Amino acid sequence: MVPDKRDQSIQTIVETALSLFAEQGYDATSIRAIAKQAGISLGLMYNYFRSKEELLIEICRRGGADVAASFKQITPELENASGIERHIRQTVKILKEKKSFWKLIHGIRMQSTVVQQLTQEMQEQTAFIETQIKQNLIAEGIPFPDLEAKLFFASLDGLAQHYLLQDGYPIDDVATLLIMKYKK
Amino acid sequence: MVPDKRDQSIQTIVETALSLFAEQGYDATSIRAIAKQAGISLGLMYNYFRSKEELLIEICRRGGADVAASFKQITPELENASGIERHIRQTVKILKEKKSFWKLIHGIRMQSTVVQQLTQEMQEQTAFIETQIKQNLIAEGIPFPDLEAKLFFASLDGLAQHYLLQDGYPIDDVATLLIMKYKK
Amino acid sequence: MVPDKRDQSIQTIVETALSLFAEQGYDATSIRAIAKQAGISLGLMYNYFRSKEELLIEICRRGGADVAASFKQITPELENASGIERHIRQTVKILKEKKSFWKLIHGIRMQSTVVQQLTQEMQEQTAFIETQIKQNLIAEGIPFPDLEAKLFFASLDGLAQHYLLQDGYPIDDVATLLIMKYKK
Amino acid sequence: MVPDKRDQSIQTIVETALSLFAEQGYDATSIRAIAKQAGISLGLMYNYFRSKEELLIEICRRGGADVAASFKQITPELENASGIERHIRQTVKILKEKKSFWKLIHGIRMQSTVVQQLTQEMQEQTAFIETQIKQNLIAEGIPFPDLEAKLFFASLDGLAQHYLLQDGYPIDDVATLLIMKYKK
DNA sequence: TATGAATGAGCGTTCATTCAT
DNA sequence: AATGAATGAACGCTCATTCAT
Repeated sequence: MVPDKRDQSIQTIVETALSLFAEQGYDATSIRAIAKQAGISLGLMYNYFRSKEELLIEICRRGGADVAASFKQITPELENASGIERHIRQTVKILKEKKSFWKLIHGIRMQSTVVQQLTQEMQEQTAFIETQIKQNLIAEGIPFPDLEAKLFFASLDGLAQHYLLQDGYPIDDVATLLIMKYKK
Repeated sequence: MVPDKRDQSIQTIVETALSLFAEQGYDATSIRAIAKQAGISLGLMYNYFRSKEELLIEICRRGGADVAASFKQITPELENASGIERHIRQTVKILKEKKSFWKLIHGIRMQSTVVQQLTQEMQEQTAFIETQIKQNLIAEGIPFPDLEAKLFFASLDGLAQHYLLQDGYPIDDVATLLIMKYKK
Repeated sequence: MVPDKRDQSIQTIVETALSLFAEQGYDATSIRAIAKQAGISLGLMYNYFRSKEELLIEICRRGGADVAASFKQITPELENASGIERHIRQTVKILKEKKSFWKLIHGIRMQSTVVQQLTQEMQEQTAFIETQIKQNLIAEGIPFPDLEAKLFFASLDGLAQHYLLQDGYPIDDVATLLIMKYKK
Repeated sequence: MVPDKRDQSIQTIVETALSLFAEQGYDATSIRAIAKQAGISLGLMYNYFRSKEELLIEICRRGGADVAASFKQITPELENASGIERHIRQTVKILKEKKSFWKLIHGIRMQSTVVQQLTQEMQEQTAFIETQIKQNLIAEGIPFPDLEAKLFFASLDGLAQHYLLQDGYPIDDVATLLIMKYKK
């Protein structure tokens, strides 16, 4: 169960790369820069990742898993909250915890060139989240759950975007306001 | 009054570049690719734009001017609509008209590397739009106009994002739903 | 006898080019820059000179002619001076008058790439000057006139170089000292 | 104590670059040409030198060190010679040994464009040499040592220039003649 | 005569990737 | 596992030169 050297190296690389990708963008970040920052040799990178693209995919895979895990574990104080409220609060929580990851995702997703494979997975995730939202809305008895789900998702996504873009964005307050909109 | 050769060349370059930047991203699009697609020589690019960056800035300048112009001209059927409704409808209209431009903007704004000057201008525009929204909300007598403006802006922005990302996104319907939320 | 427009344009180009070549070097000066500085269009340059190289050659041809003319006309106060003294004084005078031209020559002559043709002509000029010096030395009855001519020429050339390189170089004083060395 | 691969590559690059810079001039020599001639790849150049300019600086640094070393070590047969004679003989010796280096220096120093840093250092070196010459002249009891130093330096520099420019230049003989001028 | 749009080879430089050690 | 030397395609950009007007 102890992480061996290999796993640690990979962990370091992934974290460093994520940080740099988030800050400067995927294209603008060189493998060399990642290796240097991570304190390993250039060649070693290629023992773990066959290409820059594969590194990106791995980062996204791990990020996605983290998000899924975070979503599953219910925060105690939200036990009695509605599905909608929990969804929003959890999203905000994850956003704060994994700011770099989300910066990377939001920076990449507009460019279809960057990794076809990722686009595919991201669309599936998007669809899944929308479905979940819809079910929550149905549970609340809200009409037009399909459309409402789309609007809700867009609002939450826009909120995330603005939070990532602007220092000091009052995300908790805006989130609270959004929650209120869906309270009975 | 006829556009001369120079203007036509510039127009072609700007349009081609916008299209490629939007589709593949700014970094991933080479000057060579733009020249090739536009059917002109590599060197000619530099007769009109001193650098790739300047080309981007010019594109944004033109795009911004287009948007401003579009916003000013009020669609006849919206004459009697509320400020909020008009704002949403106009945004959707512009989004549809200038899809490439918005793809470019949304693709760029997450990466602080790309052109400091632009980031600055974009933040100013953002602030201005938010102010406008707030005033519309105040006019409607909506409480917490500051926070509501932020939420509204985020929703609209997220809606734009999803429209740009997903083929066949029912933006008109979702927009209608959003409008209804702010009806008295 | 009136200079027509063509001659004037050529004159302007030659002067501008000389000035820029002298200041920044031949390679580092672009045809565009010359045209701009001279206030004419890029294309017009090629009506007068078939290439950058030909422009350089023309500059050198004119410079050479100027020098020859200057050398021929004897300054009145030097009438009674020795050949050596006259040679030195004339050289200094020309150096001062045509500083740019000499800067260009000295900047170019180390690089065999730049215009094979020029190298040829310059070597002939060099040989001719050396012969003249030798005859002057013989007239003064100085022994080893061959070697002395070489040393004298080198000294004068080095003096020129230092004058061109250093602001405020006391060329007149050093020249006087050199003259004294060859006084009986 | 064996030079490793890295040092060997650097050595090869420096030597090849020096040779080409000397022959064709700094501007006219491309990095590609150097790489090709050195039998290495283009990219490798940039593992060792961050830019063409840095390569030039390194060449000059090494050249300068060589010269300084050469000047320090006194040739046995010159032990009893005067300072002036030693200076001349040493200069000639170094000139012969490092012909390429001097060609490069003489080719560069007329062009203010090429590397500000170098110009600065070269002027300091020039001043230092002139001071040394002056002290030698004072030791010989020669009048006007300031002016004489300038003339002597110019003569020696011109001599160097002509030697570098002309094949078969009898530099030893001319040097001997120059030495005689300063013999008591 | 005069313009400047247009060309494309070439430059310095970067970078993902490979490979010998 | 680990290094970093080595590669060469590609990039943004410059430039001498040509050519339609």
